[in-house]
This record gives sequence, C-alpha cells and structure tokens, in this order.
Amino acid sequence: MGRGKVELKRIENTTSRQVTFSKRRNGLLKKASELSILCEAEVALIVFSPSGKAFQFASHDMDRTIARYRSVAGLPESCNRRSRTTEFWRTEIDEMKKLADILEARNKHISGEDLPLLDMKDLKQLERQLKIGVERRRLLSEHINMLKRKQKALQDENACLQKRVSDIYISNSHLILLYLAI
Amino acid sequence: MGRGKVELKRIENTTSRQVTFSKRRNGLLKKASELSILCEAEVALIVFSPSGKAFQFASHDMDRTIARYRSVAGLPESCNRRSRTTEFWRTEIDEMKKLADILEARNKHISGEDLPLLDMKDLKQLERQLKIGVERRRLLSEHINMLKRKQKALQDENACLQKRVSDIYISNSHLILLYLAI
DNA sequence: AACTATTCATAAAC
DNA sequence: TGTTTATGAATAGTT
Repeated sequence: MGRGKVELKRIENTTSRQVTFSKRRNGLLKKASELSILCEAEVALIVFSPSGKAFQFASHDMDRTIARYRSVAGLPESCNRRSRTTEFWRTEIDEMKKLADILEARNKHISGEDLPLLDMKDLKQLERQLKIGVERRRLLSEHINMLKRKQKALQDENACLQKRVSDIYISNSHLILLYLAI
Repeated sequence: MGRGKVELKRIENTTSRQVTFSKRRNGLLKKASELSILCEAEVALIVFSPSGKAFQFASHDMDRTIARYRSVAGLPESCNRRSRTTEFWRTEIDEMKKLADILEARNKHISGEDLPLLDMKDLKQLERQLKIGVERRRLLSEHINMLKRKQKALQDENACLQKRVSDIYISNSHLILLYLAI
C-alpha cells in the first residue's frame, strides 16, 4: 500500500526503515486491538525496534496471555531429546579424553628421547580437534545462555502466578466475609 | 475495508464474527511478519480465538522475546551478571582460538620442511591445554544438566500453580453460586 | 508531520 | 471453507 510495491526484505535505507517501522508498528498495534474487540479474541503483541525500544499490546493481561500460551503450547518433549543430547555430549567428551590419553602416551614414549616426533598428519589432526573443541564450547555456552533465558522467563511466570494465587485468595476472603455477613 | 465501514465493537453475529476472526487473524500474522522482515524488528504475537484455539508468530523465538520483554518491562537486574559470564566464556574461547592459530602458523612453518618441530615443552603445553579444554567442557555440560533440572522443577511448579489457580477459580464459582442461592 | 497515489485488506456476496 | 468483488484502510514516497 502506498506508492509502489514493497519487496519483502530488509529496507536498506536507515531513515525510511525507521519511518516504516513507526508507521507499520502503529498499524499492527491498531489491528491487534481491533481483532480483540471485534472478535473477542485474546491478543498479546510485543514489538522491539531495532534500537531496542519495546512496544506492546495486550487485550487482557500480558502475563495472563503468556501463561495461557505456555499452558497450551507447553513443550511435550524433553525426555527423549534431552537424553539423546546428553549422550551426544558425553561421547564428545570421551573422544577428547581419548585424544588427551594418546597425547600423554606419545609424550611418555618421547621421553625415551627424540625418536618419534609428531608429523604433519598428527599436527593437522590435532589442529582439527582443537578447532572442533572450540566450536563445541561455543555451542555449549550458547545453549547455557538459552537455558538461562528460559529459566528467567519461567521464574518470572512463577512469581506472576504466585501473586495471582495470593490475589485470588484475598478476593476470595472478601467474598467469604460478604457471605458470612448476610 | 470491504463493503462498508465497520463499527469498532463486538460483532454480534456468530458466523460473521468467526469469519472475520479467521481473516483478520491471518492479516495480523502477515503484518507482524512483514514488520519484522522489513524493519528488522523482534516481534512476538499470540492470539487466542474465542473458542480457545491458539495462534502465534515469533520473528525470533517466543521465549526469548518474552524474556526480553520481561527484562525490559520488569526487574532491571541480570544484565550485569550475565554479561560478565558471557565475557568469561568469550575470553576462554578466544584463548582456544589463539592456540589454534598458533598451531596453524607453526604448521605452515613446518611445511617448509622439517626444521622446527614440536619439542617436549610445546607438547606438554598442548597436552595441558587439551586437558583443560576437556575439563571445561565437562563443567559446561554439568552446568547444562543442572540448569535443565532446575528448569524441569520450575516447569513442574508452574504446572502446579496453574492447576491451583484453576482449582481456586472453580471453588470460587461454587462460593458465588452458594452466595447467590441465599 | 502532513499529503496523496497506490496497493492492500477485507466485508459482503456467492 | 474458498473465491470474487467493491470498498475502505494502510502506507510508500513525496513535500
């Protein structure tokens, strides 16, 4: 819409990207609101600008909708995938240990004196192993970061739920008082 | 849009409400996607139909975006600690990369011919590095397992709390019925 | 920020 | 549910 079609890819010009973001963000928020009103839908929308500014719309309550989403789209996996993943890592670690053992053995052998030194092939192999190790460590630490993020989200949701429980108890007790007062 | 203006209020006719929901939901998801692509925005959208069916769009990762939203709109902690941890890992990884580079350089040097081979000192150093690498990986994977255990616990607690909330709602409604019956 | 020329989304009809 | 069409909305490019 507007003067000319728009290709669906990142707008290169910074200024027009920012302008478009501002316009479309407003449009999106409006449409989200309209959908919730016209159709009685529960809608939650979070938008971060490239510069990191946050915008949101929630027809009911952001936490409530997120919690509902989680309860419905709850992950029914873990067991299977986790054990396989753990197994994978264990294998990798064992391989590294084996390599260290070989090195150590060779080392002892060398101690006898300068007979069989490392040749090109060994060196290349070693280099490859080291590089793989570095990459694996990077992946592991990324994985940890991801897990920590998820954990934070869960903790927040938990706090939210706990507050909700206590809030409900409070309103509940009011109701009981009302009931007893009659 | 369409044949005639639309008043911004609940569509009374059930059928046309459902049809409109379906159409506008698709439109909203599309626009959310377009915004994220055109403007490099991080977008998360959750929609529940009145009948309870869930629809979603996340430009990056739903959990990540929700966590980011919480971290911005919520408690301003973590940043400090996480960045320090990340920094630590980055340093470790950089060290390993440097070692790999040195190995590679030495490797190329050797290609000239059998002039400066690895001596005992280098070999010991290499062995030490490898062992440290293995140990670090072991620690990382233990860390991951610990995090996963915690996550599982949190998820269980979450499920428990959610059940509690719905249970309370049920008993609450009984109470209201009781109250109304008087 | 406003203004249009266009494209887009969609309400109603089928 | 899917397709078509007339029309109102959204918005890209311009000022």
